[in-house]
Formats: sequence, structure tokens, C-alpha cells
Amino acid sequence: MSMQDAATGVALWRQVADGIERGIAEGRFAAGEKLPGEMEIAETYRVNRHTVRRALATLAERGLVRAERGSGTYVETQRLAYPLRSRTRFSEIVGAGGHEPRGQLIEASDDVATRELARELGLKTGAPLVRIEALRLADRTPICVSTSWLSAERFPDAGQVFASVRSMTKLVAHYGIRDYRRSSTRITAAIADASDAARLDLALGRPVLVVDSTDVDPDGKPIVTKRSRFAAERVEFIVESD
Amino acid sequence: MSMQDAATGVALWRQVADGIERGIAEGRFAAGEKLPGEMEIAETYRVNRHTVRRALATLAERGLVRAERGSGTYVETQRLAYPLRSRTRFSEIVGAGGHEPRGQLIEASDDVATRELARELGLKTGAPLVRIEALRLADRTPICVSTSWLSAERFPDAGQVFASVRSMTKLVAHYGIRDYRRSSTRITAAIADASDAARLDLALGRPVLVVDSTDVDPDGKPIVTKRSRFAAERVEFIVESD
DNA sequence: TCAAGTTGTCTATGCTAATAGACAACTTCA
DNA sequence: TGAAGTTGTCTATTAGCATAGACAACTTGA
Repeated sequence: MSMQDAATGVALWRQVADGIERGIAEGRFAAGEKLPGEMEIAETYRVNRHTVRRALATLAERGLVRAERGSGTYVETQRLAYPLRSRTRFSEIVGAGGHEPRGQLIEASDDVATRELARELGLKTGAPLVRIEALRLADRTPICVSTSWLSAERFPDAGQVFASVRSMTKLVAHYGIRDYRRSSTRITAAIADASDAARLDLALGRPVLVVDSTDVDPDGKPIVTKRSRFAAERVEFIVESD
Repeated sequence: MSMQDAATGVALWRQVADGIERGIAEGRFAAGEKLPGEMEIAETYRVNRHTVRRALATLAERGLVRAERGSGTYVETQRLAYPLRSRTRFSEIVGAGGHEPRGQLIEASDDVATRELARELGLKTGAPLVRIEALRLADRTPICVSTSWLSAERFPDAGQVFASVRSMTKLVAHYGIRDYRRSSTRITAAIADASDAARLDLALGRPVLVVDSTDVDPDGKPIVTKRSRFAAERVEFIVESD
């Protein structure tokens, strides 16, 4: 019943690595600057220097820090600002941040609507759907994995179309829909599962922002419903009230 | 270079526990229903039964599941829906969900404005602030820990006032502010640090939703800026577009 | 009532995480 | 140049993770 005295089940070096990464993400360690020495880090976390070394090694492998023998260990990073508005387009948001948006089809398959999917899409339970699993990147950095569902009757061959245009905006344009908007967005967080972690190039145990959303056409008719998993360490959602 | 073949630094029993918890959170295991047997879980995760038992033991300790000897292991849970609007009041949101909102002062102290805080609050760097660290609960379940900053000149003794009224809405009402709205909200996710984990009664390694927000009065003048850490496994944010 | 299926507890063993100390290799700065 | 401070590498030891097998205690349903 009482709380746990430490993060049971999570290796110490992992906790140290996460702590340092958090420090970087929050700006306590600025990009380009030198981290405290291994001995100092070991003292602040009350841990052996070798444990710190292992933590730093994993961060270095992921390209977050760079060690220079005799000198110190240095930082590099930056989080992508991702506004959530009724007009939410991955390519526009990433492009506005000065990065090149990329899309990549992982898998397209046929599916049938569960009760929840049917409700979101305004269809009947069991209606034929196209399920598209896609990876989205900014430059070469994976940002999110998303699973999208569309009506198979309204969007036949959506999977093949997506494979060639690699953008949801262009996909729906192909079916004559020139504009759409976000109707609902639900956000929570979880730990990445094995396959998401692999696709996002995340260490397992890292958090993802899970976003369930539905886009509708100008008449309010549902087009597509999605579940996207964003690498939490690479994005920051901006909610604009009013 | 290559990705990690498994969640290095995270114990197997922890991965199994997280997997099951995710299954519960996503509704794959409905509340009240029976989980698969320990042997079956062990097979799906390709892991020893003892490892599964340890995973289930931690979930049971946190009240997520309940084991019944000879029969099986059963689920219990529900996530709190937390809408993010320009009118965002913890007490109203929790109350609307049929729970009793509670607030608890952890610590109040004097502080001075960093450049970021000053910008958010429309003050000068170094201006005197009151910093309030508070825990918010729904019934007896901790939901979030928040650190709030207010101008010490405009809200003298804010810490003492909060300690007695235990609500941000009532606090500002005490200074004659009858209404306010959310002006900006930024969301990301992280792993809970040791003290937040303890206050939220979270196992370390569990994710939190980190929300940075600023409230303004009807004239648009900043009142308070906050950083809140929500237990991700207990809430789900709802963003309403339009 | 009995067999099958479930959770609970014990013993035992190999492997990895974490600690500890020592020293080499290198950089920085006085 | 030299001393202080840094990262890199080695050896050794202890505690905890994970596996394995066996059996007890209990529930369920035929």
C-alpha cells in the first residue's frame, strides 16, 4: 500500500538516463553546453560512476549527447512545437517549423468497423474500412506512428493512394475533398509498445503521447478517424484556447 | 545504429505489467472481467510464469487488478475525462464526472520571476512571486500535482489563502476576481520524477502529462501561470475544436 | 464428488545490474 | 611544462532479475 521507495523494475542507469534526458528536454541543460562531470552526476543521483557511464552511453547512442575524452560530455536537441487546432495538418505544422515533412506507409489492410469506430465515422458496426498504418517524420526524425481508418466504400483503394501521395491531405483531395477540419481530439500518454518503439526509434520504456482524433468535411461528415502515437521527447502540443 | 532488441534497462516483469495495464487502459480487458490465466499470459509474453506473477502482484498492489485463488485475476479501473477549454476549472471538471474534487497544499514559498515566468505573467524579471505547490484529487485518488506562480504584489499571502480555501478559483475570488479563462496551454509527456511519483502514488517509471498553462482575467491580464503533472494512467484530455 | 483449471508458495540455478577501486589517455588552463 | 580534471578501460564482488520444476490450496463445472 505505501509507495515504492524507488523505481522498482527500472534499472538505475535507465533512471539516470531518463533524468538527464528530462533535464535536456526542459532546458536545464542547454543544447551545446557541457553536462556535469560523471563523478558529479554520480553524486547527485547517489549512484556509482559506472552506472552514470552506462546512462550516458545510451544517450550518446541515441545522439542526444556526445562525449569528448578529457574534456566533458556535451548536449544536442530541440522539441517540435505541434499546435492542435481545428485545422491540423501534419505537413503544414512540420513545414512551418522549418523541417521537411515526410510520410511513409507501413501497412494498409482491410478492416471492419467496431462499435467505437462506427460511431466515430458515422457508419454501421461491421462496415468495411481501410486501415492505414503510417509513420510520419520531420526531416529524418520519426515523429509519430498513426493508425487511420476510412470508409472502404467512400474511399476505395485508399491504401494504394496513400502509398503514392504519402499524405492524408492529398489522399482525401484525390477523392474530391478539398478541405476538412478536426472535430474531436483526445490525448493521453502511455509507454510505447515494442513495435511503436522500433518504428519511432525510441528506447522501450519511453512515453508516447496518444492522440485519438476524427476529421470531418466542411459539412461535418466524418472522413477519417485516427489513433496517433507521438514520441513525447520530440514534440510539444500547443492548445490554443479561443 | 540499430534499434534495441528489447526494452533494455526495464525489467521483464515491468514490461509485462505495463503491457497488461495498457490492455486495461485501452479496454482490451474490460473492467470487472477476468484476465487470461498466468500460464497463458506467460506464453503470450514468452516469459516465465513467476515473472507474470510479479507483474500481476504490482498491479494488484496499485489496485488495478485483484487475484482470486483458484478462480482467476480480475480488473478494475476507469479514466477521468478532462476537457481542455478556455474555461478550465479542476473542481468543475471533476465534479461533473461525479467525483468529489479535493485540493491539498503541499508547500507555499516566495520566489522571483525568471525571464520565462515574467513573460507569461506580464511582469519584469526578478519580480516577487508566490509559488504554490498543490496536489489535486478526485475522491481519494491523486490526479495531478501543480506548481503555480502568482504576483506577490497583486496577491499578497496567496499561500495562506490557498491553504484555507484549497481551490484556485476561490483563491482569486478572494482578491475580487470573479471570472478568468485559460489563455494558453502546452502539453507534453514525461516520466514522473521521484517526488511527483510519491505524491501521485505512482510507480516510478510511469508517465505523466505535463501541462503548462496561464490563466487571464476577463481583460486579458495574466493572473497565474502553472505547470501541472497529471498521472497519465488516470486521465484523458479532451480537446474540443470549435 | 471428482477432474480440470486456477492462484499461492517453496527450492534451486544462471545471468545481469550495480558497486568498488585502480589506472590509462586525453584536455584544459595556469 | 605540469597539475588538475576529464573520459576510457580493466578486474572483482554482491544483490536482484529471470528461469525451472514441483506441489499445495482453492474454485468451477460436469
